[in-house]
Amino acid sequence: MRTHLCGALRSGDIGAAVTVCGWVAKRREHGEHLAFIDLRDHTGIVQCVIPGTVDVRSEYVIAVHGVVRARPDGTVNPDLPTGEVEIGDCTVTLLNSAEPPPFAVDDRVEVDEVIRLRHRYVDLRRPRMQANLRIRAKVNHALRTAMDRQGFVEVETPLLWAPTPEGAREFTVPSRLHPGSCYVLPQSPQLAKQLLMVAGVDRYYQIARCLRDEDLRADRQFEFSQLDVEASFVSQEDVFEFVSEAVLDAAEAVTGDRPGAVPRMIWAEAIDRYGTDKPDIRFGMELIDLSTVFEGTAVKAFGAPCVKAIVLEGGATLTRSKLDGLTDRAKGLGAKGLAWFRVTEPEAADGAGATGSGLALDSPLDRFLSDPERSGLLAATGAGAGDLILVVADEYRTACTVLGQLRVDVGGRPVGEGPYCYLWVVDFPMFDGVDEAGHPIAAHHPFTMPHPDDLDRLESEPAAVRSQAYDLVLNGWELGSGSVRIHRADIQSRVFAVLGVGEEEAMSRFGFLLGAFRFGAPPHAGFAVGIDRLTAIFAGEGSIREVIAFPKTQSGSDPMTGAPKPLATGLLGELGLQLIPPRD
RNA sequence: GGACCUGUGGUGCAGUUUGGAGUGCACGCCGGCCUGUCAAGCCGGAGGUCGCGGGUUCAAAUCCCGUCAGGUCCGCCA
Repeated sequence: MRTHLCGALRSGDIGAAVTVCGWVAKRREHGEHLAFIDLRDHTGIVQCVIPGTVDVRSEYVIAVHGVVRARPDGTVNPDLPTGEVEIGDCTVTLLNSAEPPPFAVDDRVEVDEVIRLRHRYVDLRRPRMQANLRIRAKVNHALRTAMDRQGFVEVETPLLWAPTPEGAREFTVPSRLHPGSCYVLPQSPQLAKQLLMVAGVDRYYQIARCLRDEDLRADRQFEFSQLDVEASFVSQEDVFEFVSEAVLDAAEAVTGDRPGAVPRMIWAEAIDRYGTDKPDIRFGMELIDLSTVFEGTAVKAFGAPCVKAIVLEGGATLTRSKLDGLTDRAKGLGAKGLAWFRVTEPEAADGAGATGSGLALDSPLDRFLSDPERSGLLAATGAGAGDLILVVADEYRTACTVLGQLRVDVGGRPVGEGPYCYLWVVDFPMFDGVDEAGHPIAAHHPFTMPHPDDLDRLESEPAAVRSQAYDLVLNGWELGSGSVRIHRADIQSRVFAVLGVGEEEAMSRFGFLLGAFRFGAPPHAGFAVGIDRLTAIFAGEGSIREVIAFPKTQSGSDPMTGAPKPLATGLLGELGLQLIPPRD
């Protein structure tokens, strides 16, 4: 039907008789003797010249036949990749007419997202969305190729799985053949891939769809895709190698540049320096410890186990209302408050306290500080005139995480801004917090192998036990996580015991897995990479919805299909279900 | 479960603080003109439940209460 793609025509094609197909992006008529049509397909736009009139409207689907020629002097369009040429003496074949689109198929207008989603097929015609879909395809292809090259076998695992109550809420699928019983959709193929290791697959991967019935966010949808990986007879080091290879390949496939080797940071250091387990190491603004500066301070607000700060260069210009907003944010994140200090030249700040360093502090708290505290604060932070110091005093963990979040809020780089800084975060704690019964809660999942050096402290000092769990981080986004798994029944029993999971409960929840492990489970380890997030970062998009063809809104609905919808009562009966009217 | 922000012709906005006739801008749409435009230009025209409901008021897009939808975030996401 066509001989060329619209966006591919160049001066090298001059003289060629071509037929191109696509949608009318723009029509410009100049009377009865001349008209222009900008024709768009997924590759771009080319100008077609019609020697007469033409009866087409925006988004009509047409085929255009003509001869490629150089544009006349002075009419070259440098904004268009095809701008040096045009298709001349065109004849137009109408393939389909179209109603005016609900919004312009144009990257230059920001259209309300609900309207975009309601007419997603129109939205996806926009060059930006076409590019995003194709970036995603490139990422998938690069990941598949890398895993295949490294000897991994792609195996598909079931979507209809058994309920294994764990962390995330699962989507439930009622069974017609077994009324009253249900399948669930897997929150990840975690158990299936471990079974494949027992099955001797040795190296498994899959681009797996995962489903979690949890609240949505810019970086979270009900359904998302993972590069899911598991390998036998491997260490954590081997996993890093496999996965690094794949994600570096993906970066190279999309950007043309291959980032350097992926550095590592131990979890405790990430918390201490960046206040998060997913540090964005594209920029500094690291957390500064002020605990010694304010040891024994008379300032009530700083009487806490930990006092930490970040410095925003040039931040002294932030308005009072902006600072109040940051204080609210800090409180919302769990801090008792937020102290701020504008660093100024002494004459600039009326009544500001002297520091002996040629600088002054402008802050409601300044008058409560002693001189040594003022100079200590400036010396420790290294702040200069015009900078802003933000201080949180609290329990260690709270002070770190609150400042870690403020660091990103106030100093964060745009999502697409290079370079691509991958980071392995290692030595996660085995447990994080305790449940109502006082049992530690697994930080990763209960099949995670404890760190060998900490194994003897599992029962005596669980909070101090590190695990062989690790995360991959890219520019402040958690891309995925994995671990070395427990393959020995004795260690698994000890972990379950610490978690407060009894023998009986373990068998009822994971019996099929534990059963399988009795038949020769190899040591194994694995990982999963979030493909939606990886693609969003490469595409420079702050929301994964922009790299998903048909995403849901934050409340989990689809403006195009109307899902979710009430089920016909007949169908309910067939499934042995009955609706309970909502309370109130 | 909670906090904040948004909702005005098809699209994007202004108008809301300080109540006074659906007033305005840009794009799009419809008709006409136009032989080198390219986000074409010129002339004319159509198009509105100011998200929805209630309240205050002589009078509500504007103030108050509620509600719905969307977004960002907290909780949640082993």
